[in-house]
Amino acid sequence: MATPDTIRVRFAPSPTGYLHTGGARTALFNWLWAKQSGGQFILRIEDTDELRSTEESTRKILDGLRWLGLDWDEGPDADPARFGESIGDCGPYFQSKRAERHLELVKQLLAEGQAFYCPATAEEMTDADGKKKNLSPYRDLSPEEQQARLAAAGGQLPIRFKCPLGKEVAWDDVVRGRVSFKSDEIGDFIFVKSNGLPLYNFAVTCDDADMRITHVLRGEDHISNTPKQIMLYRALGLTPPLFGHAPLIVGMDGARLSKRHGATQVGAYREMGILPEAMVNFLLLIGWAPKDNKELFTRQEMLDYFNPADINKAAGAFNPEKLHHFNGLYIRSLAPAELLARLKPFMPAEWLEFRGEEYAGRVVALYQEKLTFLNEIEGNAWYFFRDPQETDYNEATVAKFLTSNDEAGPILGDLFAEFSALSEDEWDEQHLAPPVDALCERLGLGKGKVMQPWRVALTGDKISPGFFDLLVVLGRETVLGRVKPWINRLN
RNA sequence: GGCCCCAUGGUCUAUCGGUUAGGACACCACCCUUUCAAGGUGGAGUGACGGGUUCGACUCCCGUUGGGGCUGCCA
Repeated sequence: MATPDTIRVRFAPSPTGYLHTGGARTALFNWLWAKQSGGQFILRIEDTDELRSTEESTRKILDGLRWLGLDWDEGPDADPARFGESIGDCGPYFQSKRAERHLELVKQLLAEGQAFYCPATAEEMTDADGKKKNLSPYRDLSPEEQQARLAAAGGQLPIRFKCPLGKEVAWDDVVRGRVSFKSDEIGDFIFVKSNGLPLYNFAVTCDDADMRITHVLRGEDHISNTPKQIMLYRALGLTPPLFGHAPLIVGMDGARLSKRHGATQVGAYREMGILPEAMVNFLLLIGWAPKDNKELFTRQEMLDYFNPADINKAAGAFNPEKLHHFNGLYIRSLAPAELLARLKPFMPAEWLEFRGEEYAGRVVALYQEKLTFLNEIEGNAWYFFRDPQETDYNEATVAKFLTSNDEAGPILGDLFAEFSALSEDEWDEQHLAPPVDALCERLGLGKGKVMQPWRVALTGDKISPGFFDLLVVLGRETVLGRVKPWINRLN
């Protein structure tokens, strides 16, 4: 068996869609397994489904993996500019480009009588009570007869694997323990289509073998493929790798994850402002947990803690709320400069030019404690970069705190006078707070009563960062300038 | 239907025969408080069912039920 430092694992997505959360987690588990032991993480694109595979999808998958920080040692060139090229000694890493090698092995199996051209029709593969037959009636056709049939079919016949009978096909699954199938149940499965192209189970087996994959960790949906692959390995005279099958990720209702459960593509989470580290941390915890139940992990800690043997057997639900919570925690843990950097893609370009990056950084800092998603910044902080227009004011809020509020006039007016008296240098909480407190006392009102009208006048609505933070960051001129019209209007 | 896998609160999970079954998300209450969040404290809520094995089962075995996967000349 392979020793830990020679581990070679792979992630082999088929480019028929974007990177799915389940695939991302599988990739993560494999990446961790390889990296924690100095092994290699290999990426192979299984694009042998001519009908459904697309370049667009491949690019998205590569992009998603890169975003999550799951870099591969061998596989397609990660540089989008060199799309289609491979890096590594066992390439190409696009399955469709390995057809020649697949055919070589097909010939080997045919020559050894371990596979056969099968002229069976659908009816011939169905028994009297309508059930599908496992064994082909043509499994013992002589090579000559096969050639004759092949010629008669115009060279278009699928190739079936001649399944060994009466055997137990079993393996010690890294996560499930012993799993066993009866070979007769599996039967003579087709592994080369009549058009000569190899099918999934055969292509994976050939490629995993050629790429010297030592450990295959994949989704539970592959359990029933495993015995076929093991039989293929044996027929080919190869030693099967170690297999492990992680549980599926399901929706909160226990059903297979679908659009109905919200976003299933990792790209969608990126767009809504989920941090990749939060996504990875969240994914790590579906189907795996350390003994001490630690939940927040740095990448290094993941490497230290992760053990594929601790992967759970039961399917895990994708709980969006927990992801959101993690994202909030990760946002809060960002250093100031990093926070701004992460937020930039979600901010209009003008914001950075408005009063410079330093200002943008001060604004953004006010939201670090409040954000759940990075993409909330634009809708929340806009009034730091633009004066609210008539339409930006929430009508109901304006009525409640300003126009229908008898105290609004004096609150705005009195404080305006006090604030105006402050110089630019005195424009800080230390100087702004006393007048507010004094007014509260004089009017016998709570701070909220006094601050809300100001907040509404300044931001258009009743929600903002802390009052003094708002005043200070907005600046004296802006604050006074925005409130003045309201004083006139209320009088 | 057949084959295979699985089963601790609503959700993610810890427990590897002896615990008041622990933590996290969500939820509820309270606190903090200038709004919204965030934060703090506390609370409610769980071993699917039935048999065994054992001095003792969430834990081991069997069955039932329930859920899932596969059952393609898709991957």
